[in-house]
Amino acid sequence: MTGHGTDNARPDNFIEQIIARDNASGKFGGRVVTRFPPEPNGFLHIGHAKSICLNFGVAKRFEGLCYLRMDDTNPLKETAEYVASIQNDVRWLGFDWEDRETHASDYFEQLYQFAEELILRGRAFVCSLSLDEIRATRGTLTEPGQPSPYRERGVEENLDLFRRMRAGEFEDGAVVRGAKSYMAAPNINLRDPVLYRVRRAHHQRTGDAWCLYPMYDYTHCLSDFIEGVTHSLCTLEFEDHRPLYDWVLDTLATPHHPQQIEFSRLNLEYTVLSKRMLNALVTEGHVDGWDDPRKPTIAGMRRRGVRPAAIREFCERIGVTRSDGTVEMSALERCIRDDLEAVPRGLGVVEPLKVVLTNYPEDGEEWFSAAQHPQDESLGSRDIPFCRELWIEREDFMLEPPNKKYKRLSPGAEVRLRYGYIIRCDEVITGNDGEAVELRCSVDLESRAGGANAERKVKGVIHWVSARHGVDVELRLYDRLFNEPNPGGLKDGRHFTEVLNPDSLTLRHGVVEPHLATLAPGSRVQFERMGWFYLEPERSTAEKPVFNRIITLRDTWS
RNA sequence: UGGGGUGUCGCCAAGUUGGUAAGGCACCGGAUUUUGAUUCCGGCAUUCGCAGGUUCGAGUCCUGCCACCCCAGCCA
Repeated sequence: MTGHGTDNARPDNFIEQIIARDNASGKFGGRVVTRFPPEPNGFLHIGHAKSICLNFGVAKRFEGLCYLRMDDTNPLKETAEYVASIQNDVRWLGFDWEDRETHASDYFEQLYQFAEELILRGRAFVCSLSLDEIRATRGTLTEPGQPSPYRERGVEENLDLFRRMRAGEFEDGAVVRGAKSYMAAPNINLRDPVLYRVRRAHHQRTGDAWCLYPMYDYTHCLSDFIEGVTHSLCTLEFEDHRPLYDWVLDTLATPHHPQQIEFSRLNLEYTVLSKRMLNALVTEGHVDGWDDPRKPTIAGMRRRGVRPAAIREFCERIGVTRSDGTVEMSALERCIRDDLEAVPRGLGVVEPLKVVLTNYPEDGEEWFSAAQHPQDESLGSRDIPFCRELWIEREDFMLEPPNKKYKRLSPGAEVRLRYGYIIRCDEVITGNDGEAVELRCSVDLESRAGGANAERKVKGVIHWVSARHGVDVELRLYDRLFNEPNPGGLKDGRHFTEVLNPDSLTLRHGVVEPHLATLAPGSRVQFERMGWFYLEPERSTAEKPVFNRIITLRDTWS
């Protein structure tokens, strides 16, 4: 342990250990500067959350700084809307970058100057090969590449051509620049990589000021240097790029050289975590948008009703390592439930089945007081109306119970109505299909709290809502988006959209106790025995509340 | 078959001068419970990808295998 922070239960991850060591040796003068560098070409997802928590978390833990930097070097894919969504999501997750909001495009001029410097040092050249020619001469994994015929152009000519590229004298993509490193390098990234390309595209921030844009490998290391980043944390696929990262900074002899450290990206079962696939789900109409509650995007989870603390805790629990792995969905679900446990309770029926209490007066009505939370008295209580006709959950009744462990309602059986009386099913009225359409039950009027039979034990307790007072609501029941654990990596040739779960969203007309209809949009409640629900602000109206099922209760009923 | 990585319980993950396998998730008991929830107790790797070797002693050192992931965008 490094002794930082208050949570000493969790051991340091390997990155924190490296930083602690660097601080001890004075490598960066004890400073710690990180950055979360998303490309604004899509919405952030839970995989990004891992990186956000890591970067901001590490900075906070070591009393350093963390930048939020838009890696906006490809104007063809990036938009201001994505920039806004990213900022919104990072903020919602609970992180504050204060005035450290930057954009790689802020550095375009500096980057350009550094490029001229590279040319002056004879380490970069303007290459007039076409895209296909460059590809053809790059070599393969096992064969070395062939040097470009333009590789030995003189410094003056390169400088002249580069300046004319900036001035707009060359066509799109027609001219590129490579770095003069090693065409025979076994690491393909080192074979004279392209650093700049002419791209006559409107940039969401710099507009039409530029017609040539720097590439990631060239931009990222220098942006890190400019911001004084000490530990540049990225995912494993960039490991092969680290030599290039170092090459640029070494060649330019920058006075500060950030250290790139790679960690493995998050993989989650039963979902996809790649912007390409997430984007395809939207454009192909499989979901309602980037913020569809079924998506693993930050916006989707927020809309579903998940709270940021659950996501942060999840990121904390899964750890940070260099080994590839896929986290089970149950780990995320556990965090979501843990976080929601403190939320108030309520009674809501998802699939109503009518119950008539034959021995209860036609015009009778009572109001039962019920605690808002069984373990937290500070939340107070609310009153629940009761009358002769009720709605109970359809799945809480079975004509023929499977075994003796069944504790719900069935012909002749008794159950307790949560917060209320014990009832017995005397008669079942079935429809043409044999399904129960109504239950005729009798109430034990002495079985409520305070009554003579209050202590009488029955096997089960079920939830219910007064038919006379209940409020109709729209319920959106969400389930996993895919039926396969690894939809993005199917080995049998199927496309990930072929294994979408057709039941990932189920619409239901439910009924809830009146108190729940008075809740403010954005409220969360646990419908007892059914799960946690979120009164979705975007969809709810005064006339029709819309609840999203965030997640079901844990179900250990075998 | 070039280069770079990774392999510790079903999943995630500690293990850092070699000293006799943390924790979380899941699962299985059992207690409390007017939510089959929560909470609470208890169980859950003679073994660390495999095979050798060094050593009094190896997940940790050495050698050789094997498996999986990433890389041939003018994407990031």
